[in-house]
Amino acid sequence: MRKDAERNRAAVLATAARLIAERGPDGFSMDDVAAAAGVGKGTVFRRFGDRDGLVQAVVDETSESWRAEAEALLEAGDVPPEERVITFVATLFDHVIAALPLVIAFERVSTRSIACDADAKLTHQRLVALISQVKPGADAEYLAHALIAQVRADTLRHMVERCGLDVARVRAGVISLARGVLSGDLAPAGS
Amino acid sequence: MRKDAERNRAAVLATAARLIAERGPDGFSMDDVAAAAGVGKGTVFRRFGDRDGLVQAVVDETSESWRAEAEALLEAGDVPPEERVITFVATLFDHVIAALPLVIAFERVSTRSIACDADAKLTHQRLVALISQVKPGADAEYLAHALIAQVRADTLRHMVERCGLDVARVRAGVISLARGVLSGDLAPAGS
DNA sequence: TTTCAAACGGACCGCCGGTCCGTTTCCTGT
DNA sequence: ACAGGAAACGGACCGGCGGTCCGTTTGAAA
Repeated sequence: MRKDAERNRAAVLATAARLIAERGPDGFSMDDVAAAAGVGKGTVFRRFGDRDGLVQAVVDETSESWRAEAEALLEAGDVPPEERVITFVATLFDHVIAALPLVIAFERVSTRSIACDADAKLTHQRLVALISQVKPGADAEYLAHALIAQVRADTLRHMVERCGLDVARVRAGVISLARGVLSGDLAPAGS
Repeated sequence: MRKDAERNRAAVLATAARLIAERGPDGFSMDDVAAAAGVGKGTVFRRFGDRDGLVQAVVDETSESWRAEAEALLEAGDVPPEERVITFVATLFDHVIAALPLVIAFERVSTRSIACDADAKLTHQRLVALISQVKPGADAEYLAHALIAQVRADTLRHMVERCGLDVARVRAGVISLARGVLSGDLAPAGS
């Protein structure tokens, strides 16, 4: 990769991250990003394909670090299986809260596009593995979806910003619910 | 309200509903709707304000009927408190599944706009009331959010269309999880 | 029938995502 | 050191869309 290309790539990514953080999930246009990064519009599209690609790239930069953090917490010490699930979910929660506007922007593009992004799939698979170690008989695949749904960025924003729930309260609720899911019986559910 | 105005209103609503159902949550433009309804663009905007207003109006038409249905199920017979929650959630699930593209379109606009729409608030309040009758000590306000998050349209679509889970399986999961939430202890949750 | 407020409709505007292509910049081979 | 060419650049340009405006039409009340 050519030197100027790399420099521009970094500049665009940094600028996009900043604009999203400052002005919200849809408070930026591609022209904005290009101009603020001191780069031509064509350069942005050449590198990232389209708007969704840019958002995806910004997310990729941060998601790798959070994933490493989660994995470190999981490996460190001999955490019992149930606590591993809790740790994973709690870490995910913190990560989403820390980057709310970015994650909201990301959810919008990933929901819209056909391709299921690799990131979400990884998270889901990891959680499935963790859950099935605690409740071998349960529908781990569904439960993982259910827990992830709890920490969707727009859901969290809705609770916190619109309904005024405190972040700590929501966090406690999420963790409590995760515990309930893991410890409760698995009723086959009629009607 | 003038006769022609009423006729046009109905035509636009029906056309919008059809287009959303046929072409997905963002497969229509305001020009499309106006043309397909045999009406001028200005007429659509005059009546519904903007794109979001149109979607909201389409939703309002159907949400009233589902709400009535849910209320009927709740009143009919002497359903025990816990089953009332299950019934409510299950009915909501069925409603969302039945109108997936419409509800997805709606979630996008309602998430974006500042005003928390009356509809979602109503649903939430009703669920809070039902839950607090079953678990007086729990954080019913949060739990209601958590259960509603389970039946968010884009989450359901993600599970069903992208991850290939059967609708019946997801429905069973949702109900099972709701039961778990209601019957489980309310751990105060550390970490 | 007159009258006028209300509704209509489509031309028009500005913005935005995405493309195109002439120009510039960096690397490589000699 | 230099020449050549591939790769990157950048901004003019395009089509579509949400939303507005205003001259025209329509329906109902007096």
